[in-house]
Amino acid sequence: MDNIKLAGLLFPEVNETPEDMEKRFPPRDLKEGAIVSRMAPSPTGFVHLGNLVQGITSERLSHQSGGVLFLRVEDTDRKREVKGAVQILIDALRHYGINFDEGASESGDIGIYGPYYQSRRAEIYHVYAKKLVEEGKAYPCFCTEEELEAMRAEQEKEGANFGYFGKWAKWRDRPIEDIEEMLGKGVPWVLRFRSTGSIENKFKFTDLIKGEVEVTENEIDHVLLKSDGIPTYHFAHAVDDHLMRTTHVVRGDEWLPSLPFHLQLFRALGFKLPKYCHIGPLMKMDGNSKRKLSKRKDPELALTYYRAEGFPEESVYEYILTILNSNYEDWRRINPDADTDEFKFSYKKMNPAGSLFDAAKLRDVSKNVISRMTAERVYDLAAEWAKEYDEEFYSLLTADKERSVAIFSIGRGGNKPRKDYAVWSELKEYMGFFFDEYFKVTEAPDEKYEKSLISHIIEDYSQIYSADDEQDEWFEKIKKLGEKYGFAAKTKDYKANPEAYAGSVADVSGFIRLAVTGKSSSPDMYQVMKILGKEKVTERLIAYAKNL
RNA sequence: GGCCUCAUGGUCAAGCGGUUAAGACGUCGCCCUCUCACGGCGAAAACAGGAGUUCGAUUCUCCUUGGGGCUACCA
Repeated sequence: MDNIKLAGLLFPEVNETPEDMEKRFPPRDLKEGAIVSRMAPSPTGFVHLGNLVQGITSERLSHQSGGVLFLRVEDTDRKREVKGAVQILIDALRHYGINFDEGASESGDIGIYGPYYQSRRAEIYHVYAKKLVEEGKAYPCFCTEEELEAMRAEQEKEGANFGYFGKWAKWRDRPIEDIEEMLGKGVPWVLRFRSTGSIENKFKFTDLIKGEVEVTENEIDHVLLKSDGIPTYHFAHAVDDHLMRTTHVVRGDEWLPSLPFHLQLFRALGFKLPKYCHIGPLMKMDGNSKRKLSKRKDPELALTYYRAEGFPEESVYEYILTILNSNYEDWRRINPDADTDEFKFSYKKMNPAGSLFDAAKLRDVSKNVISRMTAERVYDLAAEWAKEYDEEFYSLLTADKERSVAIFSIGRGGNKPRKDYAVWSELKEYMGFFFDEYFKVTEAPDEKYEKSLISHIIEDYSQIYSADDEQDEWFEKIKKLGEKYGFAAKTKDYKANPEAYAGSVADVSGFIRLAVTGKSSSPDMYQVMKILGKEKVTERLIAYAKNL
């Protein structure tokens, strides 16, 4: 077989060489140990947790080492492409603090290693494709889809391994005349890799996360170039990550099975191998079994879900960090106010197995994250969320910023900050009573007390409440009021001797709380009433007493 | 079917040949307390099973079982 001739037949337009490519994309000038990593998503417009997990890992690894993070768009599957997807992705990741130094961007490509869209790199791939053909390492295949399906059916019937290899590889050793004939007729073809591997051979490979893995050589003649001349993921991965000088490939472990093929490709192309970090998948509980989170079945996989729920980006970021590096939580406890970037992220702390996504844990992380924020920041973020997802609440919230900030300040700061809400969408339930539009008495008072008694107490209280009281004074009044009706001023006294009292001061406060907030639980009543103001408090007390 | 991979409480996980097998979330109880939230204290809860190696295995090896993934001209 005249490989040089074949290569010329297949790629008449290619006149550059791999050497030219090496010159065009020189090695990066970076300090020792700097990691060059990338995100290489398909532009489907769907940004999910997996992207974020991979993105955070790549971002931390590269930026922490003084390296480079770039964005390469893997748009080799035209069927899946969605318009505007790249912008959606960049925006989404930016919210989570992932910024690219290089690659595809809203203002075009940044950096000298582009183009960063695979669909625009055809001529680069073809240089290497031609080289492989010249060296007898690749060949054209004219099989139709139907032929391939028939092959697969036959293999299943025979109990053979699946795939295009060995005797099944019809075009692997065809004479050049046959190929010329097909080419002359304009029959579409794909370029296949001529594998020399055997599944009899196993070898060991070290992945940075998985550790040492034993894999089997690849024996399948995988497709390198599709019939439209665009490469498959595998071929593009080898060429791009070599020419873009990637040092660390971070990706999901669903790629592990194709690793042998990738290693084979790098060797055939004469490329130096990057380091690999294969991340375990995010799973979820489905009935009694675990499974990988799926795009179609699980809305919580989409980043937009967390946005709509009102999780602060920091919360999701921190939660993922706790999954990725198990020592992150300990670090956070010791450094409650430090910037997450100060945490020393390491691939060594990453778990090789997939982990179950734990919504309860996310909530806990989020409550802590929010409790560390200032009231102003809570206000800003909550307003931002409400503006998009709850307009009515938004207008109420922003009508009096100072008042809203005061509400968010209740129980904030100090050693034991309140942790009432994990997401902005819970805010309305938590603080809705501050607004007449949402205020409603939803709970009935304890049945052991006569309604007339409660009514009297509330009425009395409406007479004595003063917004000018200090907290001590305020509480003294409630105690005194209670005592007048036979309630113990100290809950302890009541508990020690329940027969002697009508109830305790806690019950009295409970009546007031119900009247003022409509609920049996609320943040500190002294603060609440202060924010509501004397007029509103009195109005609610009187209305409550009247309607009982 | 073939190949790969993973295996400590319900979940996330420390551990890397000798430990009373951490911690966090969740659950439950008690305390604090004007309710709630916070916080404090405490409880229940785990090395999948079987062979080896070793004086000694959660830890190393193998097998079984179970989970997950891949097996496209998708990534």
